[in-house]
Amino acid sequence: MALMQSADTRYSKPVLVAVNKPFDDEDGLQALRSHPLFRNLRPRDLENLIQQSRRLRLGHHQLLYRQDMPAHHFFFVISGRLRLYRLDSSGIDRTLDSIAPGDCFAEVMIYADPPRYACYAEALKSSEVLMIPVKAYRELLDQHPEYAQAALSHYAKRAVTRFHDLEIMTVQNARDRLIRYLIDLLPNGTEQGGEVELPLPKCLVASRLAMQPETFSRILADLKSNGLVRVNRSKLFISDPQRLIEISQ
Amino acid sequence: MALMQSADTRYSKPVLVAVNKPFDDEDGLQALRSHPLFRNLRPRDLENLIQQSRRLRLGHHQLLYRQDMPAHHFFFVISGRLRLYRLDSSGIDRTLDSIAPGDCFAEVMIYADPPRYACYAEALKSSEVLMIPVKAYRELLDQHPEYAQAALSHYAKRAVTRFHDLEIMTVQNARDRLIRYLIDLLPNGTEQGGEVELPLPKCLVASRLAMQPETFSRILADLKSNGLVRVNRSKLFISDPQRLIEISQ
DNA sequence: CTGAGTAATTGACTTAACTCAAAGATTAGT
DNA sequence: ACTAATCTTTGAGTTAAGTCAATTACTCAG
Repeated sequence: MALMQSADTRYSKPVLVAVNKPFDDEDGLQALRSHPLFRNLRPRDLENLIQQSRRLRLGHHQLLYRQDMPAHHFFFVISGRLRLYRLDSSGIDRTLDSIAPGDCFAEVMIYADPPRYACYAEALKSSEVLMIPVKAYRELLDQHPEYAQAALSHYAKRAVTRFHDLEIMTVQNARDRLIRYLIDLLPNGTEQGGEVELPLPKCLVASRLAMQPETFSRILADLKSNGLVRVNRSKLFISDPQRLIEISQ
Repeated sequence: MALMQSADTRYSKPVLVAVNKPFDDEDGLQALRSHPLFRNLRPRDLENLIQQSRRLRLGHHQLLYRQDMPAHHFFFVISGRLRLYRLDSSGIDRTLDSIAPGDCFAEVMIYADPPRYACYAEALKSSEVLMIPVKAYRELLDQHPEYAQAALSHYAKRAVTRFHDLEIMTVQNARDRLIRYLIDLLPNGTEQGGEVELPLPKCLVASRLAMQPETFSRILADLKSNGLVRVNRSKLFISDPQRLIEISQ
């Protein structure tokens, strides 16, 4: 399994010391300004925080941090896409989350004690992230306690999401897990249909849902043959979510 | 399946309107005072918060709140034990967490938007909880922003735990999921052995781990016959966690 | 202490999902 | 555009886990 070696063999560059280019442009920082963790900051404070941060470019499959590494930074995705995963003792790679541009990750490290990354993070394609010192954000919160509310409600939202993810995983059969996962990806809720883009390659969605890639492929083929989804590469079109839900019983 | 009817048939009492007795004794509030969310509060503030709270007694299997109900309170467990679960469209009951005395739950509702419970909560045996108005705690944080740090680090811890729970569920086979679950219950880490008490009846641990009770029972019997665990009711003795971990590959 | 009701175990059987293998399709990098 | 690598699909055979059913063991209220 190719994934097994990913963390240790495939990446020669030292982790977290990727080249940073001077911080002269504003691309991608518009999204930062509207992120819940940052949008309430006074411009001065935000600028100061950005000054203390570094922009990192990550290549395809490049590792950003390792599980259990001391965590001095959290991250904001400017472009590309990343994935969070863990490796167990037998080297099996288990995908836990994928992160899109405009999202933060490892932000929980701001208040984690001890601050150690709970998983590996790697770029799924060439990506840019803003690497924000945990200390800097924390000092900002200490100086301006009124900023805490944004952080609290962000953390609350994160906790609810994780809880929901956990719920999907207590679904006992692979087909229903996949259906639940797809329904959750639907942008406009379960009433209308819509197009869904898988945030990960299919083999990693399979890993995320605790099934084999072959099983994933077969289930999708089956849903397709029943007219429940229309598949185009990593884009799925779901015309009737309600019917999908009924199927998953 | 008896569980299927639990939320709708078995409980006749209206939810969240259980009798509250006058708040004259201090039993169980010692634990409250040392909980991360409360231990930093000035005595006056804590007293005030408690004044606005109610103590609820819950009977065996009594429902405390329902999934999707507007959430005006969060809870601290004084005695007994509760369980959080969800019901899906087909009525299947899926256990997501169990809560012991000294723990808080639904505290994420303080900053959730909209504040709606993400699951059902019921007492597993007769229990007492403190029902704290979300509004009261929130006002406290607004008045004393310095309290926010405790809340943030509590939320961070919660998020890490949920992430870890999710990780267990991405383990693909039932045996390894159970082993991982047991290891995590071990109080003294994975080096030394120890006794573990299942926080839920076995059939609910099975539900939490996305397997059938029969499967749970068979796996445990197998571990037992291999001398890996010693079972006594809901207490398990694990002499050599290291060996258990090796087995789970 | 006792009995009703629930929970746990065990057996026999069935099915869903995994494994291995090989062929196609897609993607990334030159 | 081309090639190499990786991902995806499909098939065939095997195994893990689910289902159904029956028995035994607990638990708790009276």
